Amino acid sequence: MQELLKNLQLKVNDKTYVKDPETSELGKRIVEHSIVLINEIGFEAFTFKKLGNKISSNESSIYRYFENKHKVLLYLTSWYWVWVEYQIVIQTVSISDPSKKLNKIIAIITSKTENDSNFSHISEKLLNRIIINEYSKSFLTKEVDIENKEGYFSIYKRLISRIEKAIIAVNKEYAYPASLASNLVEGSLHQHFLSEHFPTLTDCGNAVTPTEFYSDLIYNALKIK
Amino acid sequence: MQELLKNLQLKVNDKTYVKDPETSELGKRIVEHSIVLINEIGFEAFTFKKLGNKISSNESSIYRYFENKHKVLLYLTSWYWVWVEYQIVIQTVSISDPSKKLNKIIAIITSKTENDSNFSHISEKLLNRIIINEYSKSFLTKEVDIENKEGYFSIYKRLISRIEKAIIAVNKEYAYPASLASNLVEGSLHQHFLSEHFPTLTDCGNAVTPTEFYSDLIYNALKIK
Amino acid sequence: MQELLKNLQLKVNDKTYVKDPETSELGKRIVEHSIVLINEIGFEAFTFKKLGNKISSNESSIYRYFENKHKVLLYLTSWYWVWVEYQIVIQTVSISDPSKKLNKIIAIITSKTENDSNFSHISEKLLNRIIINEYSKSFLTKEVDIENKEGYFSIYKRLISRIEKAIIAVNKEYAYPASLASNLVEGSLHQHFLSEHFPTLTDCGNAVTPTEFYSDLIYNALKIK
Amino acid sequence: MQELLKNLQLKVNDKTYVKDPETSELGKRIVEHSIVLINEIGFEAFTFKKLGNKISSNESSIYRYFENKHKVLLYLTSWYWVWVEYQIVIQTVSISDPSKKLNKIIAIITSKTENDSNFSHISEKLLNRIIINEYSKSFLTKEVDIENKEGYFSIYKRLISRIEKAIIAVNKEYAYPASLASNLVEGSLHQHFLSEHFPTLTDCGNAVTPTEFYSDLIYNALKIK
DNA sequence: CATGAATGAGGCTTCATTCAT
DNA sequence: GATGAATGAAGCCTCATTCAT
Repeated sequence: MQELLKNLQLKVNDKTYVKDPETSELGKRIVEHSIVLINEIGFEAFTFKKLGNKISSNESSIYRYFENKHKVLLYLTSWYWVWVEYQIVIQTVSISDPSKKLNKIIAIITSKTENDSNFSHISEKLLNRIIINEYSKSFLTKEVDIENKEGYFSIYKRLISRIEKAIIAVNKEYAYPASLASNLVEGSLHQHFLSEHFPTLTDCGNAVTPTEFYSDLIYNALKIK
Repeated sequence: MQELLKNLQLKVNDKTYVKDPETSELGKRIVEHSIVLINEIGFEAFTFKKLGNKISSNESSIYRYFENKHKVLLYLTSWYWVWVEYQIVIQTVSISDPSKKLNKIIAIITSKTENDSNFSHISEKLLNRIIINEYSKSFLTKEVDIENKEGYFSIYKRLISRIEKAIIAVNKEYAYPASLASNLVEGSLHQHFLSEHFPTLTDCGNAVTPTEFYSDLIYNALKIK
Repeated sequence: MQELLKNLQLKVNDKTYVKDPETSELGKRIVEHSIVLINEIGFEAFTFKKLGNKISSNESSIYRYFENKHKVLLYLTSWYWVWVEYQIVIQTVSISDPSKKLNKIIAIITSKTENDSNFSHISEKLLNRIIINEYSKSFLTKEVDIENKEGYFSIYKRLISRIEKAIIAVNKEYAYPASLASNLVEGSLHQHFLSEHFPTLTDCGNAVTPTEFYSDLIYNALKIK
Repeated sequence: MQELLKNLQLKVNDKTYVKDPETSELGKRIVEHSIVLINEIGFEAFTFKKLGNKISSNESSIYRYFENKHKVLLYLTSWYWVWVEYQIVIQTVSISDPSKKLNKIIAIITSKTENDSNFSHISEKLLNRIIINEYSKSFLTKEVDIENKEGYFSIYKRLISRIEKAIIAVNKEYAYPASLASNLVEGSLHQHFLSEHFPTLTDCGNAVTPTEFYSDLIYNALKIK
């Protein structure tokens, strides 16, 4: 199966880009270095000029690929979530027990991301940091409803829906499967953030992981023993 | 007791402002209208120039009160959280049963905010919307550690700590009281956001409220019947 | 004679100020701290706001004393030059030999300034640094002719004239006494600046002093043995 | 030889500009008109907005070429000094007698600058006025040591060094060749300034020139007959 | 007299974007 | 298709100053 995935290209919502960055060297460099740069200076300070500078290219060239920096963020986050979804699919395809399956999903969602050699120019580890620090900025905007309607968040929604179904599979009586799923994903990002910047606001740290916290939380909610 | 609170002034971290906006008419107008304006156009588009325009005052006058718009957000969010803390203190002071007390706290944190006549120039309802849409932007920055060290988030941390203690009072065996508290506060904001913009990602809406979801979640986690 | 000078007040051109800063505590603090502040941050960055801050007073109070920061510089430099003139008068009054007298003048003009206990709130040493770093900015302006006509530079001109006369007294045949005098004063400031910032452009430094350089230069020019 | 110099381009320190103004029409217009504008209104009042206005271009376009107005001054002054150095090289290359050579150098440094048809868009005459009125502002700053280390004054230093060597060639016993060289260059600018604005402080004017004054001064210092 | 509050104007700079090559 | 040049608009902020107390 790993073999099948070699040189795999994840399909991101094609509205996020003007020209698919995967189709050229420059495009790949734009994606690769935008991840690095956003990590370095934060999304607010990130500009096409600085990115162009970093990849020794003119800012106008980047406009060939992305309309604006917000779309870059949408692209990167979509890429990340589709990649997470892949992890879930691959790693749970052979698990038939719903409880074990959910267990695996929780582990994937809450654990720290490591780099994945299948997608060479993208650092999933850095991308995970961007998700933690910047993801909410992609939807906490005045344009969220329009963009949602245009499908910019469809991958993320599909992911939550998949988790929701896994929850229902475990306990179809549970009243809040969607909320539990969205709370898991968003909450996990937040706990990672807290453990780095506000250690007193979380129990997650060296000894405890978000995986344990959310496993316990969800198992109790679903009343699985 | 309500009587005592009349004309009460909530003490916000004094580092957030250059000059206390509560000490002058202009200051109060700045606070009042910044809430309205941020709601209208979002924090990204919010500028001192536009605010000055709205209050028929010059942009430079606002700089007498706040260093920059980020500090305005820190001020407003601090104000909100200290106000929430007040609600908790007032409404739980006479409750001795830990379980009922936590119940009340969950209700306060998760319910929709209504305006409070005690602080006339501030619309808590609008402020709550700002918290939902913009709060995370106040700490998802590159300067978060410096600002945290300088005490800009102390009120929020005190609030989480208070909830954490209420959780421990209910079940001192529970392993993740801090994470549960922070997940409650942040998660609740997120569920409110989802119910408005991504209804498929949450069960909260017309029939179900975040209060119910989090009550169930926490009660099961703490194994209270 | 020193006794006579106690509590002496140097008369600076009264056009430089709105209200004589020597007549009040605040005025003296303004003068004292403007010297410190200009030294600290340079004249360009110096503003009444920052000065007001330093002396815990409002910027508007400073306007009672000085029209603008340029006038402060004119005041300070005038003060410095009248103080230098005093040094010359006092230290040469009893010297009858023209050559020895000129010698003394050169020494006073070119040597490093030490603090003078007679004027307690003014640090002549710091003031000397201001003269070296900022004096030329007081006349290299578009308004120089108007201000000159209004007498803002009269003290400086009187000083140069005094030196010129001392030169003539030594050698009345010398063709360029005024240029030699102005070159001495301005050049000496420049050599001090160079020795601190551009040591390769001057011989003045640890071993050689501007005094030696200009003594040699002038003595040769005047053909005094 | 003059033929060789046609269309010559003087190499200025490339740190002074972001993009070499000699490489485009706009760049040349920026240089040309900044000289005119600084002369008209003085360096303090000179802004990129006003310059943009003068050349019917936007302020932001000028930022493509220069970081800020201070860098423009550094560029212009560097250009001037490298041009002066050229004059010295060209006009003294065939003079073997050290004394005559120094004589020529003094004449070039101290005389009034005339326009040089080799560099069509730059008015050396106006530039000379800028040097007289504004040059010292380029180094009398708090950043002088950093900028010096970064090489912004290397051309000027090379010029002084060249003069210093010419002085030593005349009299290798003379103790202050660097100071004499720097005094010549800076002093000459100052005498020109005085003759225009403070005629009583200089002998230079209609009858006497700075050339005569400094020739006499230096010849006596070096004891050349 | 001293001060605090308020402000208009403008400086400096960057951004996002378009145009021409 | 990629790039370099150019730009208008706007952001952010400070200055110098006035006004009212």
